[in-house]
Amino acid sequence: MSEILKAHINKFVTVNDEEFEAILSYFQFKRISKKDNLLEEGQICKSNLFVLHGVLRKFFINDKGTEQTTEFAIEQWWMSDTFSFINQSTTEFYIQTVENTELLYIDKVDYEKLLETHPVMEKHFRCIYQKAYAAAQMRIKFLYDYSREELYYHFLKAQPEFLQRVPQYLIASYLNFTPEYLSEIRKKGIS
Amino acid sequence: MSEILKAHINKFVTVNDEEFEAILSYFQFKRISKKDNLLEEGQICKSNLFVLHGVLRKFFINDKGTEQTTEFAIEQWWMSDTFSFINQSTTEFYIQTVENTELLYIDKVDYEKLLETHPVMEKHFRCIYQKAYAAAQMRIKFLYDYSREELYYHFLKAQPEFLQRVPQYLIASYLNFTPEYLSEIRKKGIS
DNA sequence: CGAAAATTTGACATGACTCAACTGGAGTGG
DNA sequence: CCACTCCAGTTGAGTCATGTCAAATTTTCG
Repeated sequence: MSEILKAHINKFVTVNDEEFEAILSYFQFKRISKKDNLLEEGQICKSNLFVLHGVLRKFFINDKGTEQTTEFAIEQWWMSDTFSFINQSTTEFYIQTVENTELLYIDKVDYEKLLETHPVMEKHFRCIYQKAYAAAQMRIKFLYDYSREELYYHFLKAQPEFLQRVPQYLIASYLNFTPEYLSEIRKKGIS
Repeated sequence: MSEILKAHINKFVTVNDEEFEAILSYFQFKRISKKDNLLEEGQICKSNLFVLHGVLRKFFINDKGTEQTTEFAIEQWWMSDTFSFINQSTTEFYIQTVENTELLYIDKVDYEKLLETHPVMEKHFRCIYQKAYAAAQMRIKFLYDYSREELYYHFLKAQPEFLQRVPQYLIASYLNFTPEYLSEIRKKGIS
């Protein structure tokens, strides 16, 4: 179970079993069923989530009342509203399970304690955030560069694993277009 | 001059004069005039730039041959193609000066040496990238949530300092619309 | 099996782009 | 200091990608 976190951490830094146990003690475990909210608009994002099994999505509700998905997370991904988490300010996002999900999470205070007591985690999170930021920059580029249709094909190619696990209307939401338009694109594609 | 970097670093961590001198020794100084390129498509982003005075922008050229600005940097901001920098892969971006600019920069190898020899910098960059990632997440949200017109007004409110320093057509490019359309919005706004 | 949820279809609407032409101001050179 | 050029910004007409809305169809799942 927690082996997943251990493997994840050892991608960027080296921690032995003993130190890992100490690190792990800052985390808590949770099992939640499909479509449950882990975070809701107006709350403070108290914890940083690490997915062991399952799928999460982050979304907000726009002025038309539509849910806009901005992010998915599967195994070995971190999920939080980073802005709300680091500033402990209220969030505009929801975080919800797409499937039954098992995760580890760490609260803000424990996160800070962890970083103090285990400097190796400074490096770990520096690497994680550096990589996440690089990915976000690329994503912003795609949003500038691609039409909706191109975004769809790029998504298919880059993240095929989601297609099996996430319903179409959530993919449409993630790609920032209507289910109707996605439907149209798919029809065109098949021919 | 380098006081600017010192002040910046001391926002997140504490380094005394002596340690700062050691840290500074990993950086190099450069002065470049308006409209010069610091990075071009196809190159590898060898260094991470820190602006002392001036303005930088990052852009790519789309298939229609238009420059698409994705990022500005002013005093005390870092600029690089993070993806290209961390993987030392070829970039699709240009980094160009908008004004005459003075900056400090650190090459990838020196960046890694710096992190090894000065663990305090792990924390510094963890904080920097964490914040940058949070900002990128918010920016992605705005790109999902706002119409072009709303993006413009949001930009006006959030980054008024750019209006004075950056020509309109670059702002249009940054907001991902045509100069003509920006013109239309401004006309509407004045009435 | 039936109800609710997801997906598709089609008619119509619109935000934003394209292209071409015009205006005005900032340099530059004679 | 004028004339000329060049580039940024504006205007307007026409167009297209994508959205809206309503209804039909298919799938999911209790």
